[in-house]
Amino acid sequence: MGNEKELLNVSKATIGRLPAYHRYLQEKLDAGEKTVSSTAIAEDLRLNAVQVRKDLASIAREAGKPKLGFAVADLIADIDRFLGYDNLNDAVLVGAGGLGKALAGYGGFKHYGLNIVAAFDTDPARVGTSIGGVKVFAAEELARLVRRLNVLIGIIAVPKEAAQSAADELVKGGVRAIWNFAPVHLNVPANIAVKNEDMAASLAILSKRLAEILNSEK
Amino acid sequence: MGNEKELLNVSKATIGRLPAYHRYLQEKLDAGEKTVSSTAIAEDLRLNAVQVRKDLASIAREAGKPKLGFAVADLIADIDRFLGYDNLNDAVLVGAGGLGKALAGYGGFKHYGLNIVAAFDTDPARVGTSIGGVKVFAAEELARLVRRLNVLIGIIAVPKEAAQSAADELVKGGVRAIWNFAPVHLNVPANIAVKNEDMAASLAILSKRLAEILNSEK
DNA sequence: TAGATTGTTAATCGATTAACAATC
DNA sequence: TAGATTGTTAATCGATTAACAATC
Repeated sequence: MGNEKELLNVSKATIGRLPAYHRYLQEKLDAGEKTVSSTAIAEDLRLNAVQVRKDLASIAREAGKPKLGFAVADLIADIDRFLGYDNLNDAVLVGAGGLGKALAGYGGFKHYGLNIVAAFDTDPARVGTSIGGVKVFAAEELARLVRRLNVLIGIIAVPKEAAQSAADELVKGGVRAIWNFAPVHLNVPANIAVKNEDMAASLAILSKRLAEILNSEK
Repeated sequence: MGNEKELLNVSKATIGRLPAYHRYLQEKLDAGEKTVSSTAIAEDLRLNAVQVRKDLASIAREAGKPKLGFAVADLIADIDRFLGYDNLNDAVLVGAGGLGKALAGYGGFKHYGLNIVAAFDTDPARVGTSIGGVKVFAAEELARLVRRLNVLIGIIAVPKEAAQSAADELVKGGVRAIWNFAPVHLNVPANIAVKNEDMAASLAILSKRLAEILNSEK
């Protein structure tokens, strides 16, 4: 019965761009700007203006105004709401080595709705310590603790040899989404979401673009 | 005049999948398997078999053999060659904090053709130290040293406030490709390749998939 | 031979971009 | 009013998938 717009049918490509819009809009807000046009966003972010309008239309409650553009603060609130930045999801971190420390230490995740509540490691020397304010527990406790805390998201930051068993433990504990930083393909049940942070893939794409650029200059 | 197949027209999507094939094939090779079928790869990696065949066809020198499949070792060599894994590209790392340390410490980049030759930081306490075998230099030396070493790739792992100036210095030094781990949009000249490692975008996509899964179970 | 597996052509799908009328 | 900017419809582009004949 509300005037809530349905927020389905937002394409995956659009979802991937929303965080960039969010950062951009926050900058504009900080700079004191009240409205911003899709053409300006497109130019600054090197996107197509129609694409920006479509992306924003798919999540904005208020339409943009001809001549004025979009209300910055409203858009930020809309993206917050759509991406769930305004309510925290608990997550656990598996692996308290270099990458794990960097992830736990990066305070920014809270702004993105992610709250790391515990870390796990097999190394006894790390168990009991704290990284970025997160306590490190023994790997054996993983499944039990995850279940007790009712955590649905697991972050894997262990060496590749240990990644599959980390995934298995997370699944055993009841996690439903895995953010995988290890360079291996994980085998998990079909009803578990996996997002691979494939650095090698990123690097491959960057290298090819570099090669193209150098080549075009001959 | 050679029988070299042209390796152009390999789609971006395909390039992004090649590292995953590479890892998969390496596993199979280690397990002593000589050939592998596209159907097996597709099943294990949760891809479509036709897609796998097209991807492999675009970079393989030898076609697959009906009934047998593809020669594992040959495919690995083909991907090595195509992605440049067999010759190292030098890169510099800007930022020797948590993330920078994790990146420098991750030895795996060499396998992906990336050789980090120097790191830079503004913090005097970090200058002169070594992270992951890479020496940390003062930020003021960045442009000069990058130019002298003729480095074409820069990795940005600094806090977001410092990312734009890091990019400016890299460009000044002659870098032509930037791998950006800071959550900000960088403004660089058009002839510079930028690849943003947008964690927030990954997280957004994972969160939405999680929401879908939970929703589908109602 | 029979059947597993290939490569290719055509159909489908999803995302991007172009064109343009509507409007503040 | 004139013009900047919007939202929408149609065209294009690129990637994925289905269908199927070729082949070892």
